[in-house]
Amino acid sequence: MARNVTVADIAREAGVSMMTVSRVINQADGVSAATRQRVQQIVDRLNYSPSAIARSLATRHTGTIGLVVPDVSNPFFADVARGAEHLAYAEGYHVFLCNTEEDPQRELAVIHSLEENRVDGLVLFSRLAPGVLSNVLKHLPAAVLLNRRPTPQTGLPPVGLVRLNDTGGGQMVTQHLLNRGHRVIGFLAGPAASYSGRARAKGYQQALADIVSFRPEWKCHCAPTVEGGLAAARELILAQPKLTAIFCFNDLVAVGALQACTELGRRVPQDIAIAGYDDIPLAALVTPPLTTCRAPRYELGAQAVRLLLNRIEGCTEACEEVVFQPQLVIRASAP
Amino acid sequence: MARNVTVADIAREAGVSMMTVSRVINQADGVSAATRQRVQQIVDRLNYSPSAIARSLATRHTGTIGLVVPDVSNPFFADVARGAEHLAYAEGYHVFLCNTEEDPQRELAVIHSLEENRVDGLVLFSRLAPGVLSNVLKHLPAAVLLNRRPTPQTGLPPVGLVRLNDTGGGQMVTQHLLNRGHRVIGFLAGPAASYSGRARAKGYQQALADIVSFRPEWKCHCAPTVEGGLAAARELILAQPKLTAIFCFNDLVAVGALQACTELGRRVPQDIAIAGYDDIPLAALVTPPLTTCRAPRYELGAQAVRLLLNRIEGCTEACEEVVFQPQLVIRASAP
DNA sequence: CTGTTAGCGCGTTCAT
DNA sequence: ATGAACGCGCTAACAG
Repeated sequence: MARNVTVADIAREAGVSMMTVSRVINQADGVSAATRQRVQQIVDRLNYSPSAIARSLATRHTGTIGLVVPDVSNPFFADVARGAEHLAYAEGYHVFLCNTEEDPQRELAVIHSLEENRVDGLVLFSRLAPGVLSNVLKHLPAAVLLNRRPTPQTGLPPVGLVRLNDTGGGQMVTQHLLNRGHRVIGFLAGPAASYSGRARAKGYQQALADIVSFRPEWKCHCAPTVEGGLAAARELILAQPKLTAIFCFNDLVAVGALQACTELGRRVPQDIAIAGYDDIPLAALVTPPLTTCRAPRYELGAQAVRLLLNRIEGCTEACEEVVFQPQLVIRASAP
Repeated sequence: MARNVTVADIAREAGVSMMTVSRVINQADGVSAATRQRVQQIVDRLNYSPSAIARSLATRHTGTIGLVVPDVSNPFFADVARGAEHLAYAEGYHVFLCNTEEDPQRELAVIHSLEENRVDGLVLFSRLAPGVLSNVLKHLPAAVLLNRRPTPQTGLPPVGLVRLNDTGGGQMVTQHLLNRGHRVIGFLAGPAASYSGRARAKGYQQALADIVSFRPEWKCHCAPTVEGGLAAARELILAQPKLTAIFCFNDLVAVGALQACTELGRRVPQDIAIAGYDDIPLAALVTPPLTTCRAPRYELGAQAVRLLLNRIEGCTEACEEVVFQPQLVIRASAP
């Protein structure tokens, strides 16, 4: 790589000090219109590109934030990322998007390299164990947790919290199924490490508790993917012949469950009703379209960044929490 | 942000020079096992996190690459990104993932900030006009273009090229439709700025040329989304009553076309056959499942990064090109 | 309005 | 095996 043009080059060429050049490229005032224009011309002519690296070293902040998600190719996270990136960009920040691939080791590694890159803050969709997580948070300059609510007793460091009311969502979906007369309702719970999964499970069990008594064998964990849902639903349906409905961790799992029903010759919704969660675009496109619970994904991401930037630019002491309400969407898979 | 621990702190604490500390954290040799261990302990105890910023400034490379795509929430790009990120991570590189939102202005802005951040190289899914693009490429340290083939006469700077044989793919799909007796075949071409779209159009027209003469009114551009496909298909179907098949830019557009058919009371495939492109997971899940052309998305991303890292670490003079072959996948939407 | 000094935290190049 | 001096490119804090 040929040596880059630097402020020194510009300064020499323009016959001014480096500081003046710096003022021009940062649009700071304290420069006469004449010199400003002269310098700017040279900047343009030499195709000067200021080094964000050097600037960061000097200013001690980078204008970048990290976004850590399990998997961008999950439409839920893709939309969250889009919302986050859009807002960050509008505010002049850059986003380092990192996938953990649902691997805690990798999540830790990713967070560490983000720290080394001196991001100004981090938005985390974390699957780390509570103890590990709160330990990680201590060393972070600023952080916002998405869809996760640390237990207060862990000695929670101050973070921003943006989440969906998943307990409410889980309850709402389950209640809908109960209202329609279902009494044996399975639950495909997603990854054990998912906080959302646990919250939805709680809502599910709370709703059940009023009407029927929950049986542990109605519930099983699965990967949050179509394949995970297919495999888990297959087993669940065969193991629980009396099952008439399945509530799924998310829409991908629900699509897997639809496939399992097709495989096993169960009609949806006549034999088994299926409900998903998130209302990703796919949910409305499969046959039958999925009853689900709408999560404002883009807003979740955008709000997380907004909170983070507040914390970066302002005080970072308090814990703030923003809770979005999910919305029941009734379609043909569980009318 | 409290002042960070630096090599100087470690050095003082350990009673060695900064250089020795540097050697330890970079696992370079020239340090006795004893001192190495002593330093390492202090590093761990003080929770030292080396500054990638400072290191980059000193070494003049950052260990990061940029990946510029139109939209991560399009499953095609999400998978490309996943492949790219996975390989990059395995090779010790970081990825800056940036969305252009199909906006050339924004693409330029994004590329510039990536340059300012001194990425070691760039993978571009570019929608820039040829002249602008080749101009941009000149200033880049290393670059790989995805699904794009610059016209040689533009005075092409040396870049890596990774692409799908889209002309072949377009031809293959169209040929399949012709083989099944279709003679009036519409084409929803995607964004006018998409190189892939133009290549697929070329394949489509080549295949047609042998059998029927192509009519411009069979073809129209559209946004590469479900909504774009819905709107465009609605118009196309109404304007061309003799149409019996539609070849779509990608699977999202094809899903939109399916919806348009439902709306207008056309049965698929009996009244109108629909074919997509890419074979995203969604393609197999809609009703009827889509006939499409499989693009190895993950591999496309991974291969682009592989090529880029070669160029970063080795010579950057030659133009290399890797072409993947798409594969026809026949499903019920166009049997 | 403009320039000077002094780092930011690290790696490179030589010495020792 | 270890260290000292210098520089990477830029800006903060002053001076003028």
